[in-house]
Amino acid sequence: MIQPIHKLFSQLEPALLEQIEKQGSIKEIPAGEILMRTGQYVKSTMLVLEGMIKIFRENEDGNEFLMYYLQPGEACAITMVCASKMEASKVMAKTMENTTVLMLPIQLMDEWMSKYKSWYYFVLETYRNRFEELLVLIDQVAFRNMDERLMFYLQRHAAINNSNSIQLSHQQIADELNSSREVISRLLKKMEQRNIVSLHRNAIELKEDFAPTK
Amino acid sequence: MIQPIHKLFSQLEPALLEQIEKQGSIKEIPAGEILMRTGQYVKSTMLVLEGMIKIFRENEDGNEFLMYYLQPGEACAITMVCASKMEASKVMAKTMENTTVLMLPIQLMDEWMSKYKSWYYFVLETYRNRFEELLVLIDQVAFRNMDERLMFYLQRHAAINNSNSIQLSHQQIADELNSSREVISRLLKKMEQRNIVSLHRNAIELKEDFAPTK
DNA sequence: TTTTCAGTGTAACAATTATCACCGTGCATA
DNA sequence: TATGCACGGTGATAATTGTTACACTGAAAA
Repeated sequence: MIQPIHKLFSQLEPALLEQIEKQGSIKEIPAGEILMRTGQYVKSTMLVLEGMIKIFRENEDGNEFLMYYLQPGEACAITMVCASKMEASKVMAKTMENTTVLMLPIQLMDEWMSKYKSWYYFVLETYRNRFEELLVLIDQVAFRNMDERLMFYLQRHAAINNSNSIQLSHQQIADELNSSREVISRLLKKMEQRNIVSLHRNAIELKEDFAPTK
Repeated sequence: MIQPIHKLFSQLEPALLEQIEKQGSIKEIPAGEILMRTGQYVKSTMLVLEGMIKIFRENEDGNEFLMYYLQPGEACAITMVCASKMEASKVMAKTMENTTVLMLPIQLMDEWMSKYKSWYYFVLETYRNRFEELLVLIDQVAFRNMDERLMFYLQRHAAINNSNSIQLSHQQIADELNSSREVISRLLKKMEQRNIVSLHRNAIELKEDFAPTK
C-alpha cells in the first residue's frame, strides 16, 4: 500500500507537491531490475514512493559492493548531481523489492530550485544525507576489520527491514562487503559460537541482545 | 601572488562576483592550522583563493586519513551542506600551505541560490566534484591493495603540486593511507627496485615514465 | 665537535583475509 | 524417486598487511 506523496514528503510546500503530482510520472519497477548502470547518462531524477533501491558499485568481477539503500520518502542524490550536468553515472542502482518511483525531468529541478524554498532545502538535505552515508562507508572500509563490518552490515540490514531475520545467502553478503563466501561463513560461525546470531539456510537470525536499537 | 576573484571563479556572473567582493571577508591562514574540527558547528562556507586545504578524517590514533584537497577556485562542499542545517562537521580541515580564503555567512548561500543561477550551478558542481572524489576514495580503500593505493597517492600528490618530487616522510604517507611506516617503506623500496621511484631523505622522486599525465 | 633525534631500512613474527579443494545437506524439478 | 545444484562447513595454504625490535644515517642543535 503506497503512501500519498504529501505524507512521504511532508516537508515540501503544498504548491510544490501539486506541481510534483502534475508533472511527475509514476513508474512501477519489479524487484531485481537495474535502474541505472555505470557510464549511463542521467536524464531525470527520482523520488522513491514505495519499495527499496540499492545503490552500489560493481567491481571487476561483477560483485555488487553496497553503498546504501534508498527508501520511500528519499530521493536519488546521484541523479540530482549528475542530471543537472548531463554527467555519466559512476554507480549502479537496482530495485530490491517491487518499487514505485516518481520520475522528474531535470529541467524541473532547476526551475523549482529558485521557485520553492522547500525544494531547495530538500535537495540540500538529500545531498547531506548521502554525503554522510558515504562517510560512514569510508569509515567502515578504511578503519574496520571484516568482523566489525559484518556486524555493522547485519545490524543495518535488520534495521532497514525492521526484522532480526536476515534473509540472505553468505555469498550475497560477501559480494556486498567485497569479501569471499568462505570468509563470511567463518566469521558468521564465530558469531554463532559467541551467541550473537543463529544460522539457518538462507537466513541469519540476529539475537535480541544484538539487534539494532530503534 | 593571489589571483583576482573574477579569474578564479570566472563561471560566476558579474553581479554575483560584486556581491561576493562586498559581503565576503578575506581571511589569511598560516600553514598547518586546523580550520575545522570533528564535531564542530559550521557557521559559514568558504571559497579558496590561494594555498591548499586538506580535508581528512581523524582515526582513533589521531592519524590524518586523507580524503581530498581543496585548491584555489574551489569551495568547501562540507560547509555548504552542513552550514545550511547547522550540523556538526564529521571531518577535519587543515591548511597545507599559507592559505587565503573568502568566508561567506551561510544566509547568503540561501539568498544567492534563488537569485543567481550561476551560484546555483556552482554549488551543484561543487557537490558533484566532492561526491566523485569520495567515490574514487571508496574505490581505493574497498578494491585496491596498499601498493596500488600508494602508487595512486604518489601520482595524485605529484599532479596537485605539479612536481615529481614528493616531499613527505614515509610516516606522513602511512598516516594519510591509514597504514604503518614500515609497510610504506617496504612498498617504496620495491618501487625503487622496479625503477618507479628514487628515494631520498624526506623526498620521493617519481620517475618520468610514471609521472601523472597532464 | 659532539650529541640528539627524526627518518629510514629490514628481519622476524603475528594477524587478517583470500584462495583452493572438497564434502555434506536439503530443496526443487525432471 | 532420482538428480542436479545452490548453499554452507571446514581444513590447508598463500598473500597481504600490521607489529615489534633494532640498527644505521644525516642533519640540526648544543
